[in-house]
Amino acid sequence: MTAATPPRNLFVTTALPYANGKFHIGHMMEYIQADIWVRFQRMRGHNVHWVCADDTHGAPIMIAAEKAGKSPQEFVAEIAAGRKQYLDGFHLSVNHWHTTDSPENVALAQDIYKKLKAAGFIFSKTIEQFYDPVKGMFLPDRYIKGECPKCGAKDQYGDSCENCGAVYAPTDLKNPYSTLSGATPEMRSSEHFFFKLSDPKCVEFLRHWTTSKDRHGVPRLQSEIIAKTKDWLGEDGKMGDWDISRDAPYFGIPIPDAPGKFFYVWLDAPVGYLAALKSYFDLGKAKAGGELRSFDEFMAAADTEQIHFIGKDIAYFHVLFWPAMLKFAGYKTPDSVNVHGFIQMGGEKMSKSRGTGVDPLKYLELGMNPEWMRYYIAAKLNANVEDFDFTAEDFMARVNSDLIGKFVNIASRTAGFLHKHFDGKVAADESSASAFPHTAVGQHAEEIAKLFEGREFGKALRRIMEMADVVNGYYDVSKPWELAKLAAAGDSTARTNLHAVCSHVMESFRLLSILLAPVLPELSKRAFEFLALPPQTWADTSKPMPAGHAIRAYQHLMSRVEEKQLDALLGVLADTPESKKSEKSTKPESPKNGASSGNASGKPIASGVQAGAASANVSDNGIIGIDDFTKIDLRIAKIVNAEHVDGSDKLLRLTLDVGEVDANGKQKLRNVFSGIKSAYAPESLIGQLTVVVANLAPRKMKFGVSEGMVLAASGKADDNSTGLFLLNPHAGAQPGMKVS
RNA sequence: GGGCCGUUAGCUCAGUUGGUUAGAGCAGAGGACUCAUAAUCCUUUGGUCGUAGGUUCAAGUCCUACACGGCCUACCA
Repeated sequence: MTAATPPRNLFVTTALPYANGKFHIGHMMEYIQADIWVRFQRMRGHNVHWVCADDTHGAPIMIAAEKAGKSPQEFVAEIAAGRKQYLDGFHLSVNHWHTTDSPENVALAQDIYKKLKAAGFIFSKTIEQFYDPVKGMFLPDRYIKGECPKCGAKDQYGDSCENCGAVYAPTDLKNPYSTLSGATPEMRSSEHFFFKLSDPKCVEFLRHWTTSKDRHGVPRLQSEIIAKTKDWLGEDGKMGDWDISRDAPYFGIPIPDAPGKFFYVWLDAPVGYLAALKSYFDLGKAKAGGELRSFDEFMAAADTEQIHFIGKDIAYFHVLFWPAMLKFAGYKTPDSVNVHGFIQMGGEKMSKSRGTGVDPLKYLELGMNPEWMRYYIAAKLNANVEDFDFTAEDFMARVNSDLIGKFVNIASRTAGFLHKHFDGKVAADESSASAFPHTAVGQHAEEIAKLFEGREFGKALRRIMEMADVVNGYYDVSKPWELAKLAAAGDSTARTNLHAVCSHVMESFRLLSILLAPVLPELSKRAFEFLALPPQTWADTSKPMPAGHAIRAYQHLMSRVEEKQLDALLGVLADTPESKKSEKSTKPESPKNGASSGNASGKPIASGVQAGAASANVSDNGIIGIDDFTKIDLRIAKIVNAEHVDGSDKLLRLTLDVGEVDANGKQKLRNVFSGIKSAYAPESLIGQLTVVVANLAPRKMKFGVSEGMVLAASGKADDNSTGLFLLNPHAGAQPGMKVS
């Protein structure tokens, strides 16, 4: 508040959503978080310029557009046209929505690149990549499929096999094909441009930037993110350089003086923040809002604060690449980056492909109140990088009991008396305000402000609802309904008291409406209309309503959430476990995205399979039943080959005969890695028998897939200093025999 | 494997630099009231604070293991 404090000039952004699909609840939660913060700042008298844009470039969009029979420009334009209903629907007060496929973005991205190049941060290198001869383009790995080199499973992606878990490079695939054309890709080399993130100057800058504080003395990054950056930047030489170019055809921004080369989408995407702001200025929207400076002047001003809201999946780009790009191109670096977690459903990641989730458009179409969602999300948010659960029961309980039962009820139960007995006017005589509540509420305004400022929305709402409890309690002990009866019988003292009580309560309602306004803009707006007051700002928390002020007739301000609405919202989205493949498709060429969905970083479920199941039945004392033991398939294995693994200090590659045959009756051997190099020379093992865990989930390792585990004894776990001894069955055992 | 984060009443969560009988909201139980869209108010049930140790006069709060969940990372199978 504080009239003494000069207004801040805030340039606020939310992550640019990738323009290949509709918004989901994860987007909305980020926008709601930012919107609450932005509205709060505006209520405090600060100048806020919140911009966002569609992130339009990259291979996925180019390909999706082609599939849809459209040009990329047409494709993203259609996506863009669908944004407004979400933004308006959830009362998001973004000042300007732009696109990265814009002249501003081209100019800014190229300018940043040129300056980086001039400063010596760009170099080029020739790399080899798969090329689709039919489509005439280089293929990102995600568009290459083939047969697993280990198990022969068909239609596997180029990084790992969903069937056996093998890990390999796209070049290892048998019979690789382009998912775009079906053609067999060929290796071709091409020159790529790199941003030299490994430059000591860059690493040094980032180490400082990530750990320093903003102008208000607040760390510019949250502690969780700082810890991450320490990991990323911790060791010298750990930062890899960043490949920022792609070859034509590519839907993107051309690299200056490099025909046929385009910026990788992740380079121009964050530049889109600046492009959106520039467009906002150039269109006169900033001026209409009272900002008379030009874009360049605004960005050059020392007091301009640049604040980003993003999800945790794209922190890497925003706290490393982005500030480094800006810094060494001579641009202003961000003041802070606010990172949030994801919304989950019952502890699971929200995933449209998995059939869980709340579709925001459907929410609106069902006629559900957007402010319910705003309130619920706000109540769950804090300043940490934490995920939270969305549950229908919780949603309904919070909204109904807090908003209707507590808050709206205050106005609803009081208005009647004021109109019936006092022509809708609040008491003229403030001095009769003997006991409490509005002063109590007003005194907390600064405390609430601090919580909003620090994005501790959940705490803020908890405090506000405590106040609402106090007001309702005051109302109850004051018993205005009894005073009203006495007043009607001619008791003038009772009448005065009734007026005072109702006036205080109504004043409290006004104050609560102000405190809730960042979260509930429409409800507060209607509350102020009901109170016949102009839109209130934070400063109005320290000024009471005018004495004798007349309010309007009460009209119900908000209805309750009904169970059937939630059923309708969630019901159709039945849980379909068919998720692995589509989950995969959300794993982009790189951590692309926008407002961080919650599934953008989703891993294929297969890779984590081995962890859970077995331990489920282990009782508290560590004793297992025979059933647990028989789950483990131990077999005699013959080591038919053993060899050193190139580049490994500990591993030997064993080829085992476990008595298995394939469909054609041919002997099938297993590949198992074992960390026994320190104790055995490979040639000494060949021909030996040992015991292998045959049904252990295949494990992908750097050197390939291990399809089992040989058993060995050692002094302690992880300590081979006392020797390592491979199990060896007595003579007579045959490969494939079960050990039990 | 390493690292980081989380694990507190049925549910969602608070618990400051370790300090009196661990809190709130919702749900449950009992009562009150009737102004309000059965909303509100009072009282109340319920937790060995993930497990096991340790440090301390004192630990949800510090330390060490372990379990479970999540994320990052990886020559563990």
